[in-house]
Amino acid sequence: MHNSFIAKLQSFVEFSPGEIAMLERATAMPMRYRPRQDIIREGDKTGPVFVVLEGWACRYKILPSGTRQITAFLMPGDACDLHIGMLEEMDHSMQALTPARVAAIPRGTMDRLMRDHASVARAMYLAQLVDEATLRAWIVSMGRRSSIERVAHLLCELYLRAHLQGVVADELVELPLSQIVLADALGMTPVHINRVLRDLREAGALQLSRGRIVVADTGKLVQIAGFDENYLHRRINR
Amino acid sequence: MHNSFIAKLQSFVEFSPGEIAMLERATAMPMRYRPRQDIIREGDKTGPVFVVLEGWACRYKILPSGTRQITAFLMPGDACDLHIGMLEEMDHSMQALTPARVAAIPRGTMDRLMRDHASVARAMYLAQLVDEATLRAWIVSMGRRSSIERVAHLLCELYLRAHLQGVVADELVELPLSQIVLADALGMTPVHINRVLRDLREAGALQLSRGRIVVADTGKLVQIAGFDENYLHRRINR
DNA sequence: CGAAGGGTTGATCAATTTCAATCGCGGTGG
DNA sequence: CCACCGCGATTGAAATTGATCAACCCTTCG
Repeated sequence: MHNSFIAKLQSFVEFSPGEIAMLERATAMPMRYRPRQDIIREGDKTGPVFVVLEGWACRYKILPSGTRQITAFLMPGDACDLHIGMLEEMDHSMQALTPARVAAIPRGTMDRLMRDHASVARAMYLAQLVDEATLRAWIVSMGRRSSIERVAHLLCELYLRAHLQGVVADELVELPLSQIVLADALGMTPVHINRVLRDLREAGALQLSRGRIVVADTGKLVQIAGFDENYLHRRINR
Repeated sequence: MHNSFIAKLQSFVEFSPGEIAMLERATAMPMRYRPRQDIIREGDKTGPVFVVLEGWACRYKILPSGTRQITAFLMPGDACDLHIGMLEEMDHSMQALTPARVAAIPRGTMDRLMRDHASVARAMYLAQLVDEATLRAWIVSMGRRSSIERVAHLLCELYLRAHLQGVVADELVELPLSQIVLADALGMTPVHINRVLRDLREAGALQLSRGRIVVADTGKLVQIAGFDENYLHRRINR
């Protein structure tokens, strides 16, 4: 069985067969989630480190007004905060976007893995650095890009991440995003997202179907977004 | 001499006198920076961990169009990414906003400190969790809050952080923010920031002077922003 | 068949940006 | 001491972006 978590970490470091076996054991019993099902909610006690093995998920926060803001997408291989267990409770929620399998690695197991295996610790820290760079890139997008640039930039990011993590074997890159999810991620209304997507479709940059977006012309998207891929697969020291 | 970095970490954990001495030695020779002077630039080779001891600084990114987006404010005690040294080069810049003193802790020194002293490591990880929560809160603000709510929310955040870090001994809380810096942080134009600040001043929430904002009525700001302070001083496990 | 959850479209409204001037403090050099 | 300069602050008017409101459609699924 392919393990997307181990595959992702191995793009950062080399593991020994023993380490791979331990990581496999730690992610051996994932839970299944349906689309729109919460994995953990704001205010819940923190516990294990969650790792998405299959499917997509997101982090989000609900405002008093009832509107939602998505702050991150997680695809196979991605994990929630490493040290989240140091805090008493969650300050945001996580939810599945597609049918998903998510492993819950107990805090003690994760601590032990990282303490005894420097390569595991190093890989986790690198993953976290990329996650933080991604948060910063989102802030830049929301602050200084027009709506069409924002949409294009997010699609570039997700397309590239999907590629880097080997989620997509072939050329076809289908992102499982409804227009409503896109609106919640980009701080726009579904109506306006719809019109921006129409423009992008008419420009030949993508194809649309219910609940999915197919990236058709990455060059065009990159150009519209002013996308600089550097922050996602940054060169590593030593 | 008061060391704001040690003071901040001590709000998370207890240190032994020996640990305090080591941290003091590590931050003993800070560099001075003038307002608008860069501490490190996007593209520079990564090196030491920077710690702001006095004054304010920010992280920012310049877009191809020349506009700037600030992604974080650093006040005395705050540090840049712990593991940044694992990457070859910076993906964003840092710059002083006021006259500042910034210590550069060599990567090896920091690694040793954290490996040999679990309490230092724990404090640094907690600080990083709060930083990440702050990034998420910014995304929520930029995505789903109106301009006056955004401004009020940021001022609440900075006011509370200044208090938590003991930057402000007395009631007076003067934030060293020009309207241009505020605009770059919130993704708005200086013109619009100016009008929003006028409204807030007329509501009695704050006072303005060139390059500074004095918070006058926190209750009013909190109410306008819908501010939930939980993410900044979250309860810690164990 | 009915209901739910997207998606699509048009018309109108409101929030922000853009453009263009002007003001004024504070530091600098003559 | 005074004139000048640079940067930030302020104001008004016009232009633009994106939100809001209101239907309506379509597909899926029980």
